[in-house]
Amino acid sequence: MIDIGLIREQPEVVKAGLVNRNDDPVRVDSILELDVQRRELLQQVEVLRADRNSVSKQIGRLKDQKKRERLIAEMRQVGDRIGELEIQLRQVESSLDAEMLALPALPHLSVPIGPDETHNPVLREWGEPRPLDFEPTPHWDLGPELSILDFERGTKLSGSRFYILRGAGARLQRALIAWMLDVHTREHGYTEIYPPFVVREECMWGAGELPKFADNIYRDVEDDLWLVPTAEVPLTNLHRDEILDDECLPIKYVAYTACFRREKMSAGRDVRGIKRGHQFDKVEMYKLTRPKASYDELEGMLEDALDICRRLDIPLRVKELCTGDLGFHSAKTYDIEMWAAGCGEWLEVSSVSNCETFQARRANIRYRPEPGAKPSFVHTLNGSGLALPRVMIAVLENYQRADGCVVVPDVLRPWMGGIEVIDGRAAR
RNA sequence: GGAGGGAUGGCCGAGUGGACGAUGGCGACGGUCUUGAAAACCGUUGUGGCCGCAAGGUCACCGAGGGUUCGAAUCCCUCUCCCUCCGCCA
Repeated sequence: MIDIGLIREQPEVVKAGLVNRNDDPVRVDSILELDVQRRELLQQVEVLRADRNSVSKQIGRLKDQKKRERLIAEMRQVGDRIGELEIQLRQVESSLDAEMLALPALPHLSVPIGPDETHNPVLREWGEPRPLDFEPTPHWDLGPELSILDFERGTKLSGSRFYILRGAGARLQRALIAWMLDVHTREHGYTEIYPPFVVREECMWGAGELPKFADNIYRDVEDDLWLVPTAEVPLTNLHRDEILDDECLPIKYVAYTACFRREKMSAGRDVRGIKRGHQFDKVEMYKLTRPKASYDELEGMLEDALDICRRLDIPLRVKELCTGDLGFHSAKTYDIEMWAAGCGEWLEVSSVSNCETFQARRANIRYRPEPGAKPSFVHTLNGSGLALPRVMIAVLENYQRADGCVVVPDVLRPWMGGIEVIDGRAAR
């Protein structure tokens, strides 16, 4: 959510931000109009309520029956009028809320302006594709050949875009999760969280998934529970409606969860392999910070994600999202892409974002800058650290050998139970 | 799943229609006293909206949302959460 005060005072700034996002700036005008209406109605209602409050107190003390009845009759009329105005006020407020909740975060001034993903500048590159003296196989062939990946049976159980990991494949994923959690908790200072994988609707609003991405989220209608599309959702809501102590900031969390997405908006895209499934695993980093520190913390989080990539020794590049490609709730985002030799693609394995106060306002997460000071909103940041299926793809495709086997990267060996090479046998 | 009991300020806890934004206690903060500290005493101690340059005024909030009433923490309805007992169960 954007500060209504900012919209009132500097509507042109907000409009410029929306234009850069390819969004419609006219929405700002309708918000301003509703805001004026709201305040007018509010003032009318409050004057009447103040009157009724004081007269009602008098009535309680009055002995004179006649006067009493006269005042009660008067106040009944005042009450009716209040009721009418309150109905109007509620309508205006709910329209205003809906407009406010539909507004994306404003891009940070440092974000490059551009229309779409083709304008995302590459900021950094690291590593060289390792020289292969054979034609590399994409993971959708390599996995089934090694019997560690099974698409047919995944589809049999759950439909398209589901798959099964088997034997060393399943173990490789589990090793990646355990290893990444260990690095982030032991070396990068994050606290591990194991959250629920289903949450209430209000959590989806708080994290900014609703209203925009309703189509993309699985939901249990009977109990009104929503399957998390990312651990960012429960992590954002951990401190919903809280006022945090200044000393406990920044808070750094890391959580492993499965993630569930309908992928309706991406129907037909990336249908091959495990790049984009309805269910995938992810290790997610999350920070709540003081506003002044958030951009330093963003750089730190990017480094934490890059550290994982470098230790896997897979070529990568960092892009910054331009204004036109920025996510709904983010003010600034870096994407990390890993090279996948088999499918010959750069894969987005991490997206690191500063949401500033966007989620904090929605979820009402504040801190007290000094003892006795008024609470103000924290900044929230999130970043994949990393998204599993894509790291799996990169590992399988970059570490494959001419004989069709896959060498387990050194850093993962302690978690692989002695498996150094994934071959046909390791699948069992 | 069945039966019952709850939810009040940072915490404990009183309050069943009118002077209650809420008695009291604890904690925290400030002060008096003291060489210093403790004790004792005095005072302060929630969040948000709106109007205002400000001082200040006003409205809302007693788990959430509706309703009754001139007036609701208090009465009615719905929901959520917690506790106890029984059943079931990884």
